[in-house]
Amino acid sequence: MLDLKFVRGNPQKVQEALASRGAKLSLTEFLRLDEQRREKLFTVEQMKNRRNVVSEEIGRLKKAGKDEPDMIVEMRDLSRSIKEKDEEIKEVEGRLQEILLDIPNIPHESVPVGADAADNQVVRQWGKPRDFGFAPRPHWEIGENLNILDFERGGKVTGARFCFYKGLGARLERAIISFMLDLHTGEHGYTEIFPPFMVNRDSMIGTGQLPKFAEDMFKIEGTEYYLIPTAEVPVTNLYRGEILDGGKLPISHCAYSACFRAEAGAAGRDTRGLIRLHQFNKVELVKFCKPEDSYAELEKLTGNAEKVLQLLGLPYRAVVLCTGDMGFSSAKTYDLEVWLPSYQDYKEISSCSNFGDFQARRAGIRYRNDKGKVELAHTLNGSGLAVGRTVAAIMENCQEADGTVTIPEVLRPYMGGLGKIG
RNA sequence: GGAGAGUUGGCCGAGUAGGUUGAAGGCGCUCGCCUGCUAAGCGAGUAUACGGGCAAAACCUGUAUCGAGGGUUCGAAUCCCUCACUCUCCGCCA
Repeated sequence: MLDLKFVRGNPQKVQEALASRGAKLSLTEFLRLDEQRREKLFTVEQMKNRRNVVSEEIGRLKKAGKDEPDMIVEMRDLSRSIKEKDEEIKEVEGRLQEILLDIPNIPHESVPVGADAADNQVVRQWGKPRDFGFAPRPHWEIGENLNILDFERGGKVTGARFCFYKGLGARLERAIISFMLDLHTGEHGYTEIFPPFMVNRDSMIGTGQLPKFAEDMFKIEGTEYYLIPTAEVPVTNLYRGEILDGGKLPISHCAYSACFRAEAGAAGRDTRGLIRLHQFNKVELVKFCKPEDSYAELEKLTGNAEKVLQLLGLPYRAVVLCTGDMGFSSAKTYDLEVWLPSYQDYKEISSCSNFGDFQARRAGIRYRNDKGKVELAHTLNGSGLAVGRTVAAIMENCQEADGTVTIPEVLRPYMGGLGKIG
């Protein structure tokens, strides 16, 4: 959510910034409502002031044994008018809020302007796609051949875009989760969180999934709970409505969770394998920091995610998303894309974003600065990494001609010392 | 799921015959004083949001907030209703 006062003072700037990310939006309605709100608020507050003053007077008189029926009658009318006015204000505020909640974040000035993914810029490249010397197989074939992935039964037991991991496949998934959590807690200074996998509506609004993207979410029937699309939601909302101690910032959390996505707009895309499932595992990195630190923290957080890929020996590149390709809440995003031989391309495996104060304003995440003043914190998060895609990348990049998969060194302690699958 | 008790400021905790209670008192914290140091002591201050004044900060001022929402009333932390959460006992359960 943008700052109402900022939008009021800089409508032109806001409009231009949002146009750069392809969001068409007129602020005239918004500005009109804002004007109305303040006007009505001013009136009703004066009325309330009078009511308070007179009511106090009535109390005083009553104590002195005097009745003031005229005053009470006057106040009865006044209270009725206040009630009407309050309702008008509530309506205007509701509409204002609706508009405000639907406006995406303003991109940071360092973000390249562009229309879509084609305008994203590669900022770093690490490792080289391997020269196999044989025809590499896609991971879904390797997985089925080794009997460690079972998509068919996933479809039977649940439905499309669900999968069973079996045997060493399941073990590998678990090993990766443990490896990543150990790395981030042990080397990168994150505190581990194990969050609820369902959250309430306010939390979904807090991080920006609702109200705009309801169709992407799984809602639990008969409750007000949603399955989390990422641990970002529960972990960022940990401090919703709180004022944090500025001395404790930055706060860094990492969290494993299952993630649930309806993938409403993704029909026909990535239909095979582990790349796009309704349920997948992810280790998420989340930070809360002071505004002046957030862009430096974004670089660090992205580096922490990259470290995972480097230790696994997976070729990747880091891309800065252009204005037109960024997510709704983000001010700046780096995607990490891992090399996938089956795609003959780099595929997103992590997305690291600085949200500025956008989520913090929605969620009321603030801190007290050195001067004792309360300010909005900045929030960040990134995948560190998506686990299913990591499994896919390992299976494809580390496959051998005989159909086996070599396990990266760093994972072997988590695999009971095993060096390969197959 | 059944029965009961609760939800007040950073924390603890008063406040139930409705009327200067945004809220006593204590703790904590900040600043000042005092003590050779430490401990203790003394004084002052210590919520947030949104309006208005203002170019703006400081500041002044108004409104709202005692779990959330609604109701009764001239006036509600105090009365009524709905919901959420917490605790205790029972049931069930990993």
